[in-house]
Amino acid sequence: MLTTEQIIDAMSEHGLRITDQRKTLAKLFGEHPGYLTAKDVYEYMGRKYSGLSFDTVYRNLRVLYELGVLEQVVFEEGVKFRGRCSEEHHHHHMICLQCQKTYPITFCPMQLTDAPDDFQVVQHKFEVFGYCRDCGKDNNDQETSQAGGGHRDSRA
Amino acid sequence: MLTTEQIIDAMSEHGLRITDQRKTLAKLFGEHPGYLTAKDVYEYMGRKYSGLSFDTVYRNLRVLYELGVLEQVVFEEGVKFRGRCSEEHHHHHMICLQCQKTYPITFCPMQLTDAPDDFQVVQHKFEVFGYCRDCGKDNNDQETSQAGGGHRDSRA
DNA sequence: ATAGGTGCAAATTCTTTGCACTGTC
DNA sequence: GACAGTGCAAAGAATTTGCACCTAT
Repeated sequence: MLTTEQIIDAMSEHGLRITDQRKTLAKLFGEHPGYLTAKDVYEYMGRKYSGLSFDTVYRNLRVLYELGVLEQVVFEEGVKFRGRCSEEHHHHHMICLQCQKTYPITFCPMQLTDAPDDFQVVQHKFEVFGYCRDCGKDNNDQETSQAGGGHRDSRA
Repeated sequence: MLTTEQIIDAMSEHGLRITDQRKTLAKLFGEHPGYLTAKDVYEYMGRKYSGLSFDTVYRNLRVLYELGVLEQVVFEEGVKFRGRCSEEHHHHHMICLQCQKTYPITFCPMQLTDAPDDFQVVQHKFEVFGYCRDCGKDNNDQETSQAGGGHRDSRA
């Protein structure tokens, strides 16, 4: 994952100004390995900037996304962001339903999926959801998790 | 895919009343093989019921989803619905970015993904996006498609 | 100094909810 | 006839936009 400094450098290089808010944002994504919603970000940053407004958060998230610094993923519960993986090679993710941390899967199913000749593949999505070691169901069976709760199994 | 009648029967069996709107909804999903947004549904049904309100559409979509009659998929552009596949066995989909039709992929990458022992897999998602034969990019390069347009490649 | 960034307020879009009326069973 | 389903209006969430002020470069 990109470090706080790499994120700031990326902004600098693209002519963006390094404001306090952006430093904090860089720090957040540089240090937090999981996915965050705009709200999460707002709440985190709001602790430091009392007058913070939501639109600033949204604007900066979008800017960082367009810079390629952040990944944006649409979950059932909504859009979330995380720092881009620094690994260069193509990979997928296992995503913990509890803590939202992600773990890389190097295996890519596309190699093995023989798309019929008449289907032009543009993009693919392969995501595995579950509970990581730290969050293993055994530890906490309660339906407390805000994220893992209402999931429907999307298998066909 | 489920037929119009199967959808209606499913509603009946669950004690739901078969109103005109629901008949039309069943017909729509029984005959339309692709994904539809709530708005698509509203517009389709609105042609028949002038006084139709959005909340009725939402309510019925949710009811049908909870019945397991509809599948709900979150796209970059938002939530979409389609009739559930009648094929019993587990499979995945190739989804045409132009016409939104889906084609089954019998291959499931989970068999080959060795999740580390400490990750408890709950669910997975494998979706391939592209252009089907009928919509092959060659035929129409224009950026007209309302759905396929602004896609960003979500590969990591 | 000046262009880009921020906060504020308001607009948009998508979705849900409360309530009285209507139609299905 | 009862009660689920509908339309309407309004409330909420999530996100975007216009504008005047502020601040990094």
